Amino acid sequence: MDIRTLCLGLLTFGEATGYEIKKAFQDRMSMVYDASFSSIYPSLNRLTKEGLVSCRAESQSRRPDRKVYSITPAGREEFLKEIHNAPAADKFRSDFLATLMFSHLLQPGNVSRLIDNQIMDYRQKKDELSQGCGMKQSQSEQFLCGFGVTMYQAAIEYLEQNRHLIEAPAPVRAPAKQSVK
Amino acid sequence: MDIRTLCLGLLTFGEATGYEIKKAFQDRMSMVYDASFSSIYPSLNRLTKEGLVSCRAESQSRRPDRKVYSITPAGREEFLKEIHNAPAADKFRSDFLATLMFSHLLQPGNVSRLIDNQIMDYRQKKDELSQGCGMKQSQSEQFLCGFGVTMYQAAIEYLEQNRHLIEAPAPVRAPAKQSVK
DNA sequence: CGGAACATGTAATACGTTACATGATTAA
DNA sequence: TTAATCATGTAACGTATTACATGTTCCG
Repeated sequence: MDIRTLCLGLLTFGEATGYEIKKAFQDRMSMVYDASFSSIYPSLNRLTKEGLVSCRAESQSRRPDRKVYSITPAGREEFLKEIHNAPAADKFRSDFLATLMFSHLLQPGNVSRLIDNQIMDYRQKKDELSQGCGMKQSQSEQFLCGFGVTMYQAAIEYLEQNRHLIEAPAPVRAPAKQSVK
Repeated sequence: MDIRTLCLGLLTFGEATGYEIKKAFQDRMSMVYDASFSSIYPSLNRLTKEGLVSCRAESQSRRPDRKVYSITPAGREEFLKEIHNAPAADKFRSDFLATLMFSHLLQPGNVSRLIDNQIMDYRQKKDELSQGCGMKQSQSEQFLCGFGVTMYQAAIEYLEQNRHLIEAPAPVRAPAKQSVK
């Protein structure tokens, strides 16, 4: 789902400015998506051109016009259609895990440090998410939040329980010439 | 980590053609990264220009030259440097979860179907990964594989145990006018 | 006085994908 | 005979990011 569609979706919760949508991304979607102003503002302009949102400009003194966007019936319909499509598969990218694929090139101490840091990272993100969870109003938000917390917890436990596998590599008896295949 | 760097990394396991690197991506890295020929071939050409890999062409009859790439000392050094950098944070994108954020726009039956499908999906991916796990030779590969299996399992359990939260939304007493904020 | 929050936008750039182009060999 | 595997590449396109551009207001 692209930023444009997600902006449209966020507007189903009520009208908002680009600035507020950015905050909504951070507050409610940061677990699964994020967006910068440079993708939000053009998206909003495009949605307006397409007639999927309408825009009311409030002029402010010494500041850019505050542009308040609302979803139109056409926009609502479009978004409804979108969320009835089968969702694309989850995508997970991890430089941490990718690096561990090459742990044969690192010294044991470095592998340990890498894992330590990653655990601390996961812990912190989990805590941040947990804290936010309580403040969420809707069930969906709490559900998502809980999902994130669960995932982080599982990752932490896996790392703690299995790190020895790559920290103390079992000596290979007959080190065959390796190949990519 | 970009495809170019990952190609360089895969070549630390031994020489390979672009075609074989594509397979390596699928076999060993699919959990955390994937790449198409259209990003691999240009990467390899660029790495060659940069002197980080060398290329030996084997001419074949009625088929494009088989180009076998090897990492050079400079390439090895470059990659070493790369994996000693602090890894970028994990990225997780989920259209499924994003869709659930908008479950207030879906009928209960659709929410249930969505979750059912997602669980089946996760189960299948977990099984595929589990199967592959046994065949992996190196500890790092088994470690990564195990990580993936653990994550899928955690996701499945969370969905099964918490789906009722969004399948049967508790009736709101005084439905306040919602807002994005 | 400094930094966060408010407020919107463009330009240049990076990174990757799908579609296009071409074709032989081998196993089911 | 049909699909998979082998084998390499370019062109067009999409999508998002970082850097640039420009301020005011409010809180500590």
